[in-house]
Amino acid sequence: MSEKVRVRIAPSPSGNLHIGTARTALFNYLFAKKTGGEYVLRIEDTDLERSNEEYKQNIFDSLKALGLNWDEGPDVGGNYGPYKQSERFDIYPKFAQMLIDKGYAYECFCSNEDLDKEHEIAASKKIPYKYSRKCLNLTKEQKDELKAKGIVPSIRFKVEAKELVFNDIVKGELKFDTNLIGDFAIMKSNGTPTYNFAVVVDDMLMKITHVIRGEDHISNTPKQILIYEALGAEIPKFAHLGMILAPDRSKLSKRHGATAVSDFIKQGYLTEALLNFVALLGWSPSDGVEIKNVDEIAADFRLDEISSSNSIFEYEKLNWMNGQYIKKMDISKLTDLALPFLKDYDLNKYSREQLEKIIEVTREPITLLSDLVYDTRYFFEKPVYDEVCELLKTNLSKKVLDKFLSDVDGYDFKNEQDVHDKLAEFRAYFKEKFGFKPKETMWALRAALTGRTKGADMVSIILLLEKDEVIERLKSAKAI
RNA sequence: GCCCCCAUCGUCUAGAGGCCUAGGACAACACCCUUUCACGGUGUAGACAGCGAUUCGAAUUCGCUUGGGGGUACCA
Repeated sequence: MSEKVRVRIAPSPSGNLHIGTARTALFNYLFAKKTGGEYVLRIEDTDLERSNEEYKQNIFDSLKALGLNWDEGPDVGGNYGPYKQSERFDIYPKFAQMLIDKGYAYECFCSNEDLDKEHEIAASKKIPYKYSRKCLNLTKEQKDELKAKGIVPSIRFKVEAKELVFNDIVKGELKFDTNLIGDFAIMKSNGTPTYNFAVVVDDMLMKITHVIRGEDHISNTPKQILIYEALGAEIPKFAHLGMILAPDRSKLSKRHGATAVSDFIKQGYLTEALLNFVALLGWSPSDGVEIKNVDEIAADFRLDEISSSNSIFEYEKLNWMNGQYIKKMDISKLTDLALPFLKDYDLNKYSREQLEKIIEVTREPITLLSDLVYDTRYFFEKPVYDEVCELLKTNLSKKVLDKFLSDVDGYDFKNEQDVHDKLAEFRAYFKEKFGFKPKETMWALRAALTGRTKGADMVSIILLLEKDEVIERLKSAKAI
C-alpha cells in the first residue's frame, strides 16, 4: 500500500465535458493532490460512431480552463501510453485471447437478431435476461464451420456463480450475486473491446490504484472485478460518487439548461466558482469556510468523507458564489475575462485603465459576467430615457438638472475627491432649500446621465463620462 | 420485472448513541448601513420520510414500508 497513488479521469468524447464529469475529474484531481499521486487523462473512444474530435477538444479545453491539468494524457504523454483507447486497439485482443486460453472466456457467434430474440423471450416470460450460453460449448468443428461461413465471433466472459463482495471507499461494503450477471461481451465482433474490458485492461496496464467515478458505474464493478481476477491483476480501490441531479430530480440534461462546462463559461460563470461550487456537492470543508480555491480544498480533502447520496444542482448558490468571486477577483484579470462579453460595444472609447475602472464600479451587484452587458451599457451608448421619462419630467428633476448644469464648470473632472465633495454639497443644498431627500436628488441626476434609476456610484460615472459628455446628456435629459 | 445505491431545513450540508430544545451556507423575510441597486451587518422563519426493534437513552444501530436515483447492450 506504499505504492504511489494513481487515479484517472476517463471521459468518452461523445459530448462536451459535462459538469458531472468535471466534478468526477475534480475529486480525482483533489485525491491525487492530497496524496501526492498522479492523475491521468484517458480518452475512451472505443465507440468510433459516437466519438468525435470536436468533443475531444472541448473536453481538453474545459478541463484546462478549470485548471484540472493532468500528469499523463494523450497530449502530454507519459510512461503508460497511448492514452486514447482507439490507439490501443492492438492491445485488447491479446488479453482476450489469454482469457480464452485460460478458460475464462469463449467465442460467441450469435447474431444481433439471435440476441434480440433472447431478450424478447425473457421479456415476455417476465424473467431477467441472461445470455443463454448457446455458444459456450461449441466444438472446434462447429466454430470452424461458422467461421468458414464468414461469421466473426464476439468474445464473452464466462461468469461463474458466486457471491462477490468489495469495499467501496464511499459506499462501504457492496455485495453482488454474480449468478444474476449473464456472460457479457468483452470483445465486439468488429474487433474492438467493450467498455468493461477496455477499462480493466487499461487501468491494469496504467497501474491505476484508485478508481473514482460516478455511481452509475456501480453495477459495472462486479464485472470488472471478475475480469481483474481472471487476468490475475491487482484490483484497485473503488470510490463511487453520488450523481448530480437536476432540480426536478431527474438526470441533469440539456433540457435543464447548461450541462457542459463550456456552456457555463459562455453564460458568464467563472471557472473558479464552478469548481468551488461543484466541490461542495458531496464534500464539505472541515472549518466551515465554503469559499476556497483548489489548493485549499485539496489540503482539506478526504475521499472517505464524501457524501454517498445524490445531490441536486441548484443555481442560487452557484450564482452567489460566482458573484463572490467576481467581487474578489483581481481587476485586471476580471477585465480580461469581461471584455469578450462587451465586444459589441466600442471599447476604443476608453483607455485600458478606464475600462478597468468601468468594470470595477459595475462589478458589485452582478452574478454573471454577462450581466455586465446591460450594467455597463450607458458608458458606451447614449442613455435611453424610456424608463425614467416620468421621473425626468418632475419639477424636482428640472431644478436638479438646471443647477447641476450651471455648477458643472466648477467641477474638477480630474479630481475624484473634488467631485465627491461637490456632489455632497449639491445634495445638501437641495435638502436645505427644497427638502429633497439626498437619494431623490441623485436619482434625477442618475436618470439624466444613465437613463437608469440604479447603477454604479455617481462620482465614478461623472468622472468616466467626462465633462463634455456629461453636459450633453444633461441637456438631452432636460429636453424630455 | 429483477439487481444495486440513497434518504437531516426549499437546496448544498454538519452530525459517526447522550455535547442536538439538530449547527452552517444559499435562497426567503425583517431591520440597520447608504448618493441608487447592491455589498456588508444583525435577526426571523425553516428539517432528522413513516413504522417497528435494540438501548436507561437514537438523527445517529438493525428491519420493514414509502419515496428518489442508477443499472439491466457486441454504449460508455
